[in-house]
Amino acid sequence: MRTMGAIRAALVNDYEVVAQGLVSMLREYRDAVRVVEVDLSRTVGQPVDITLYDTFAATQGDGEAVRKLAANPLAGKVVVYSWNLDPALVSAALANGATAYVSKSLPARHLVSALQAVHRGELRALAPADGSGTGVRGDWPGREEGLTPREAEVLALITQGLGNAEICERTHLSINSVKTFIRSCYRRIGVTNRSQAILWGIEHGFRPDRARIRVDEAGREQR
Amino acid sequence: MRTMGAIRAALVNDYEVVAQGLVSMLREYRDAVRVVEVDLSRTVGQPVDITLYDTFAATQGDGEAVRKLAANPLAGKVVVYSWNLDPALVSAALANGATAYVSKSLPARHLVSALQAVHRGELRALAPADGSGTGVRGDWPGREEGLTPREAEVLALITQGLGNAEICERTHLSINSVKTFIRSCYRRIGVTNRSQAILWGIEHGFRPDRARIRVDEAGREQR
DNA sequence: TCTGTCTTCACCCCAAAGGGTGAAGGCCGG
DNA sequence: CCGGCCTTCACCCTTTGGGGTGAAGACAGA
Repeated sequence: MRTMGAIRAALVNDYEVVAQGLVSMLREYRDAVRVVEVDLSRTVGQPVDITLYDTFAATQGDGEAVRKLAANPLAGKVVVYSWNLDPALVSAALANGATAYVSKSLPARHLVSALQAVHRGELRALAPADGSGTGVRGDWPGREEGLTPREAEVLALITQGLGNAEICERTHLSINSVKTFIRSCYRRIGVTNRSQAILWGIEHGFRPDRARIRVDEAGREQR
Repeated sequence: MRTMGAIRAALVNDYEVVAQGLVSMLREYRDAVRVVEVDLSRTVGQPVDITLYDTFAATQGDGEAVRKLAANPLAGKVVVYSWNLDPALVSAALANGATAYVSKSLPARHLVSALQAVHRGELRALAPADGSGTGVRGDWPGREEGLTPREAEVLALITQGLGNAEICERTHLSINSVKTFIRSCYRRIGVTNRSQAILWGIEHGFRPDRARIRVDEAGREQR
């Protein structure tokens, strides 16, 4: 098992909550996995074995980000680390060069073994799909409300707090297209401005922070 | 029971990030408080003196969850451990059988003394009522971040998704004053626009969000 | 094939938000 | 008493967001 030293891992472009939690979770597994870098930008600055990256449920635009990361020799194997286990997102990520796709709902030790499996080249696709009813919902946020992929994507970015200019940078759309998608999106979800859209997004499971996954086998409803 | 030994505490239904943080914070106080269980479900599995539980400001059945915990003899005293110190949430929790309500923003040693006070039966309501040594936790969310009452008020309204005009209706301020407060508020919390302010507000316990039952079929605003 | 939906973008317009400055009165503490 | 902070408001200006229209290509299904 320990024939090789600790796996060197980086976390790229994630929220501080997640960053802190990851570091803390993996601290006790430091012989197995060491988080050597936590980066708010989208690149890594030093050679690592595995780079964890969250696509944040975006459909197209992030494909490129994954591709770039995968092409970066410093980044090692790119593992998408996300709350959203939608098959379409998974395959999109893998198609774009991600080595594996791991759920953020994993507890520390499962995360560690998933990362080890990835590092050994044994795991190529999905990490343990947690059997507990929550994560799996076949559709991804917004789709059942009739949002098109693009609309959902811009809404996700809005829900991150980005302005239109930033959105059009990330998506490589023109500012006009961004506005168009935002408008049609507002009509679909029935809001009239950005603030309400953000709240809608949070209520509907965009923005992967807390309140998203609540394990309870007791048979509660839960989204 | 073990009035002499360490208080036995459990943390129920929180994310591993928080769980890790709590355990790590209390490690150095293990003579006073021992976290004997961290449970992802909503129950405890062994007798403890205090059960920490986060309502996650939440959506619906919290009241019930708290009641159930409080009714569980294994759980001991139920202490709601939350970011959100909204008075309505506090009193709801207490009405449902919680023994106390403690802020997640407490540093380790204050958390420890709060838990000790609870365990001795001295603390029945809020955690540090800002008299005891440290002023963590104020009357309203955001006070500790240096927001003035008015700033906090407008921020709360922003976090509800209101526009400036609506805010000045509710507050009986002129539109100019509203803008002034918003600007100074932005400076204080370090954001540059409304979207980020909303996210900040949500992260910091504004938006009590009570009774927001998500109705999927109706779809529209219910509020 | 034709129709509808999705995607992309452009141009125009107006309302809203963001931001600076100045100023007045109130209250508190040194 | 004075300096500092909070509160309130006004006037200014620039940027952003929201909304309407039109249009083109891509792709799906009837």
